[in-house]
Amino acid sequence: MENKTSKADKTKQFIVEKTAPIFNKKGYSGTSLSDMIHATGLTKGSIYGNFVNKDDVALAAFDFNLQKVNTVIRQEMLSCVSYREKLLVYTKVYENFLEFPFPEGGCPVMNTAVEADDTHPQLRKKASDAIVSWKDSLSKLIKKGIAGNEFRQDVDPEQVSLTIIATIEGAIMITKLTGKLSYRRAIMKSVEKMINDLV
Amino acid sequence: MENKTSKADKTKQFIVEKTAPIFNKKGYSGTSLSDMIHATGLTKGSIYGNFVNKDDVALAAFDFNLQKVNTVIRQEMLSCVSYREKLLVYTKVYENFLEFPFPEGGCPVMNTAVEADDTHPQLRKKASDAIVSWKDSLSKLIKKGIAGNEFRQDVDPEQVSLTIIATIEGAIMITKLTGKLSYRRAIMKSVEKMINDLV
DNA sequence: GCAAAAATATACCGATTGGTATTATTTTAC
DNA sequence: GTAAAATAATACCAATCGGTATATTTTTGC
Repeated sequence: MENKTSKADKTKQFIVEKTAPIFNKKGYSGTSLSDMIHATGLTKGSIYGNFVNKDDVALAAFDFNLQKVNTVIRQEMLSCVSYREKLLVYTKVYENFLEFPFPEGGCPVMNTAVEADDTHPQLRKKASDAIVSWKDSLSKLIKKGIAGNEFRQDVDPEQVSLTIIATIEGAIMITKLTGKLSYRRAIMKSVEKMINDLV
Repeated sequence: MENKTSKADKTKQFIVEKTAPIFNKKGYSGTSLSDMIHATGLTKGSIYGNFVNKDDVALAAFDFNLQKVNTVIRQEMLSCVSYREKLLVYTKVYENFLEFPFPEGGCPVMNTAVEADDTHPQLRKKASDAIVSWKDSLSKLIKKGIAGNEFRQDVDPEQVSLTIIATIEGAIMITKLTGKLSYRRAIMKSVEKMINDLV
């Protein structure tokens, strides 16, 4: 009874699924309404019957892409016992994201961040919240690792979390740009070393 | 005689100077011809008399923004004696870029990379070349530092260079996105530690 | 200072943009 | 099964997009 998946709800979901990869690749201003029509096979009237405007779809698409990443991360962490292993999940997922159900076009947070920081407050807010949430999540893991004597007592959880995220995001950018997988390998090795040095 | 700065050359330069910050903030597809007209105070005819199309201006604008960054870096390195100090110039400049003549809108390489990697081969090529060039430049410094016994013999110049660049670019992204200067501070501290650990 | 040439401005172009009002078609509730 | 309500498709809109052809102004060489 609670489960009222109406036709419109399904269409809405369908539109998001189909347009999310486009927004992630071409960006907000690079994605046109006709792109969305082409990707969904629907018409303008149908799309605008389910969303108030392009912004509305873009924001939903970001949520969809972000959730896809977070689901993979969460899933992979389940099988980890030590906090060191849990931290390494980030590097593992981002290094081999092709093997996971990862959003087409790379990391949605970075893609959105770079386009929206100067232009789109709503999207920027979403990306910003995602980064802070990642940072807090990593930070919490590190704190637990310290409390459980797995990590050194002098480790700064906030600093390490932010550095890991920054380095991984930088690695993605460089690798997608240059196409050099060896670059990613090299950078990820550094991140792994950073994490291993916490013990 | 060689110095033939014709009127057109100056106008061309003028157009690039005025539009470069816009391209760096709003991106290629986010910047419209009318944006360019507004920024320069010129007319469409004048712009298209000096450039063949929007692409042409965008590519020149990227070169301009990149040169601005490289000039600052080169300038700051002049006063450094040790290779450790030279490496720290990158962190110094990127951490306090507001105090330098830095392109409006942040790092042009990252901005261009993220937008163009899936959409604009020419811009992508330029950004990619810039990254490789930075990597080579850092690598060379590290190699000299190793040869001169300033850095440890077991340091991997390529890996360290790439990691420094990735982390700094990540830091810029995170800081621009969240507005938290303390985040940048924390990450840059990690980069500095990385560099100091080379000795 | 005066033509010729170069550079800039004006006027125009078709295509596409995001968006809306209206019509036609499905779903849904009974 | 049928009528009402919800959803989707069609047709239309002004505004803007990137770009061009032409007219006007400015610079240049002599």
